[in-house]
Amino acid sequence: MEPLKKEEEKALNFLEEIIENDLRTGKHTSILTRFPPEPNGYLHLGHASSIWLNFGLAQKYGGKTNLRFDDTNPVTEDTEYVESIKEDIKWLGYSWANEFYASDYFDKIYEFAMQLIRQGDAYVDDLTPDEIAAMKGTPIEPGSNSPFRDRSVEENLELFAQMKAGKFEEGAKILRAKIDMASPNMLLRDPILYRIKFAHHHRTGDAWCIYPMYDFAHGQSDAIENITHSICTLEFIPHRAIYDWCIAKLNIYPSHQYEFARLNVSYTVMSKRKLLQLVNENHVSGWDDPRMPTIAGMRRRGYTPRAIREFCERAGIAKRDKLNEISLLEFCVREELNKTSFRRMVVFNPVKVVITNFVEEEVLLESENNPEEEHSGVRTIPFSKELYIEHEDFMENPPKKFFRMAIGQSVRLKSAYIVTCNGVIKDEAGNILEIHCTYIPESKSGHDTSGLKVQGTLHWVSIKHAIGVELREYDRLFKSENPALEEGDFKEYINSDSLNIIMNAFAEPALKEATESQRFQFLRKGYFCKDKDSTLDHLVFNRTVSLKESFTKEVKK
RNA sequence: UGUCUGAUGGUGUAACUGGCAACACGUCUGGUUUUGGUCCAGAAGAGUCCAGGUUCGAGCCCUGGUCGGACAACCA
Repeated sequence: MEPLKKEEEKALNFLEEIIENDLRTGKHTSILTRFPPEPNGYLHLGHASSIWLNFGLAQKYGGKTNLRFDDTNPVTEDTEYVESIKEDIKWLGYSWANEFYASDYFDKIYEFAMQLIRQGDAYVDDLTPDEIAAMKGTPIEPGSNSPFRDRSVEENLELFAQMKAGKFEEGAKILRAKIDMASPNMLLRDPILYRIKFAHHHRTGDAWCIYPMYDFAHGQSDAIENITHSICTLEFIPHRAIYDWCIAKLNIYPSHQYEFARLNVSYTVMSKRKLLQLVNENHVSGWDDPRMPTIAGMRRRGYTPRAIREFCERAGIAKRDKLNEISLLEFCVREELNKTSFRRMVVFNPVKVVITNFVEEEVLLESENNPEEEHSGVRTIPFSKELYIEHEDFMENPPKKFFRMAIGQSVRLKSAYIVTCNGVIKDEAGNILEIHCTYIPESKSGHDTSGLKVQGTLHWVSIKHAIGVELREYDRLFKSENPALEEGDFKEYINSDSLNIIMNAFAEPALKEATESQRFQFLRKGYFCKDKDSTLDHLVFNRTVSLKESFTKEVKK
């Protein structure tokens, strides 16, 4: 019997098709991609998508990927960001073939500029920024030529050298490509190639006072490295014309630019500028605030590299603007954490239960670390006369399908016994002080000879053994599905309830040994990880994501 | 009013390049369950932006529209 289909019959995305075609036709014998972040902010989920694409494509086709910092604007860039970016890429599970910087090529790019001048393809312009803007025309009206457009090659060479030598003030002169002021593509209306900036560069220091623009650095950098497939986002489509123009005029390695739609996720924002605002204006605690869609934030929140990669994979690649649902991301992280995380019991909002017929001091029970993983072992949980259960797990007047604790009803305490609720004790105000239950000794977990069947199973902790922990529950950062598209300031749509802190929850003692790299499922609650704010006697846990909850939906009906 | 670009269930991707629109998430049923989780089984949900055309046959090709996005930073 032949298999009907190859196991790996997954459809190719458009970039994979291009690459396979290039490989098949011999246009390329191997591929080289690059990931080109500007070191002016922290990486976010959108970058993760680009990283997954660039590194993943190279991996799939036996190629390599360079990490290249696009550091052509010294005023916004900083070494702090270089380090965080490298850390994030490594954490996501990728390694680069070479670590390069656009600033490594400043000498070469300067040479390229002189070559264009010599060819009559570039000129020094004295116009002010306002004048240049005014003469640029509009998308539907052609621009007009600068009066300095026809300077001689010699004069341009001399002026450009003086620009480099620091003879002119910022803004006094720029180098422009001589293309076409009437081009329907506004980017081709004599784009600026070099500008004067007396700024300290994080790598080249004060060696330069002129810096190339993106359009005069990116394609050249790609060409210098022999990048075969230069993948960027949709907004660079009109730039491809300059990219190709430079490569043709300079007669350098013909790298090719391909564009894909950036990743957007519902209920958050994905631009460095906006994220920077959230940080600077203290709407969040920092770049690594667990509510942030930054890699650092997601890492702190408990997301795993694998889950993020899986999300990128499932979100896919296309050329149309899109908004992915956050629920897909949540699915990906639950899928992994369900299989890998240890189970622990934590009572978030306690109510006291007294087992009236329990006479022993304590009993040590065993419970599996992870029912999804056979060899994950067990841990010990102490059981005693006085316990905490979740307040919401008890109701005096329960609705019909309430499979939890209620007077006269029996439930299983997870990994322990079946108990029957007999009554409650309240204070004058009507608050519940204690819930009284009796347990059935024969119903001990794993050795149940009682023959009883109960519908519900509750998590619990023994009061005298429990440890107090702080819990931080996160919700979506924005109330709007797509804050960037809303009217007015995106910050008007911030969800003021995105952080819920529970200062004193009660955890089973095994959680004392938790490490920051571990992930836990707090039974019936969600996935959590230990936060770096934890101290020896004060443990803090972040909720990565809740468990799927169908009962609350039921109640709302 | 220009150039570029895109349009397939609620969302995101497919459709062997012209052959009954598929997969995943989400939603809803039912079953199993010592987590109302997981797992298992199933269902609903688009006739592919519109109008013509070519064809035995069009989501794929042609023509004309409509709608969305990008472009007028000495940012990337």
